[in-house]
Amino acid sequence: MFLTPSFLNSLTGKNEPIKTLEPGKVSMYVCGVTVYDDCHLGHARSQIVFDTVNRMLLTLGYQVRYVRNITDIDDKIIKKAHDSNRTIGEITSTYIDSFHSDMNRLKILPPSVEPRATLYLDHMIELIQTLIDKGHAYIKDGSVYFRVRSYSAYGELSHQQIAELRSGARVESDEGKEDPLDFALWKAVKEGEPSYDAPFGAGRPGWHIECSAMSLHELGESFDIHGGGLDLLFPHHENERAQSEAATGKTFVTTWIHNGFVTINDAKMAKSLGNSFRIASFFETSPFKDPVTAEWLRIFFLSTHYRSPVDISEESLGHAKASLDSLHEFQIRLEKVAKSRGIVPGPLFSGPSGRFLKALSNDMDTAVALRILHETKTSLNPMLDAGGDPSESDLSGALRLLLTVREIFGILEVPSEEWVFGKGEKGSSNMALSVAEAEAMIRKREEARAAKNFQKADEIRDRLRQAGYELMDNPGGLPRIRRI
RNA sequence: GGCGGCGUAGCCAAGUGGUAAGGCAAGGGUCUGCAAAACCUUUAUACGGCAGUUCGAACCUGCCCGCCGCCUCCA
Repeated sequence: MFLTPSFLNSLTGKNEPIKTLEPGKVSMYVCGVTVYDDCHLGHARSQIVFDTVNRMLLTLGYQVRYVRNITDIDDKIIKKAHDSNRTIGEITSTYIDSFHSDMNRLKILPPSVEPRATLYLDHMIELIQTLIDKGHAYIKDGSVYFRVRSYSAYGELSHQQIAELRSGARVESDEGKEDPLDFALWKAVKEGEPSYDAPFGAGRPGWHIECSAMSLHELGESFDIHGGGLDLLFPHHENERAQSEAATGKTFVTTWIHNGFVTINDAKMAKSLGNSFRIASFFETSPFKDPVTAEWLRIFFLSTHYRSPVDISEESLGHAKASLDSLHEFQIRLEKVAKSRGIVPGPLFSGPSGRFLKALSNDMDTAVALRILHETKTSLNPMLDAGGDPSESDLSGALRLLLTVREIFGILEVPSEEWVFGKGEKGSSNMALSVAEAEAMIRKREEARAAKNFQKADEIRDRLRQAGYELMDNPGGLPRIRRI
């Protein structure tokens, strides 16, 4: 590989080239979901961001071991089961299916492994026992708590001072912890709740410990990258790091990466605010006249740097769509010319593809990467017009760029002819006219045009436009129809 | 109160000390019977404000203003 990517490491606050434990290999753990509800657009962004990291590393030539967990034991799951009179198993299997369906819709590449918390209870118990043995945890009324002050680096990751956290911490007198900051590794069994046997008493795992158990087991005591949403930085990742390093005595993770939030019309998206969009419903009942697609959502999220907040609005999504449409139009033009001249894609690491990868290697600067795509489009489009004469290296460079973009961004994969002219991923539901009907009308319009009856021709075109089809006159034959 | 982030054209958004990318929208033009698409062209003496460092700052430092997030479950 010719490029070493760098990332803004939350731990150090600096943009650093990744230092992998093994040359050419990357081990990465990303927090997946707790399966108590359908995923919303915040999950979509996070998964698209880390899918893009994964895809970039693969394209750069790294061998990636990508672990994305599923947390299937948790207070919220128990509550949901109780409230809806279903078993925990029913709840978790429902939402695991829903999660997978969403990931497929978003064209997220599957991780190398997808561990489920309930299958790692032995590892959690073992880890907790180690922490007790080493004096980093204590038992209180059947629960086990992590002793935060026994781990001197606590607060380092989220850049919090223990003293400040302590003053801000809510006093939870009823829990009887030594320190308000101490957090539960194991919660003592309660009536009507699931529990598991452990040497320190029956109960169930606290939040955080499952991720340590799964990551340490799947990736080893130290690994390269740990990612997730910014909201996980504290306390989840801080606690995860503390308990892992306290147990192993080794550096847990080298590079921590966190993505920013999704807001809707400038308000934080939260279930409590009633403004969270489920991924599934966003796809199914699009707020637009066009169905939402994976490519559309991906380019939308990738238009903003992964750490910046991104606001979803009809306008911002519309911009992304227009940008993607123009890229598909370019792809049609480029591939036509390249095919007729027998041009093949150029090398990965030079030309626009090389510049694209270089931009991504700098803390995943997807906005600059997208600029390179558009600049390539803008510089080549004039030459792709009839009479133009683009050079072979321009064409092969652009072809390679498109391949690289498809691989890493997961856009421009739907054949552009289908994208632009109304089939494929865009679907043809809720259209007033079928494609066949529209084509019949186009032929009538052509007859009218041939007879110089432009009034009638324009009338037909207006009717088609109202039905959602736009005509693009084609010098060589029948006009083509484009979904608008 | 503590910690962190952000503030760049009508909107979105890059920029990590060397003289403001890109997208969307808008105006003008080429092409077209007219459109659409494509192409050409126009649109920030300017980067929240005030100081400072520097030959030089949107980028560094300080202060101020405004917005947001985290500190409690959360991608």
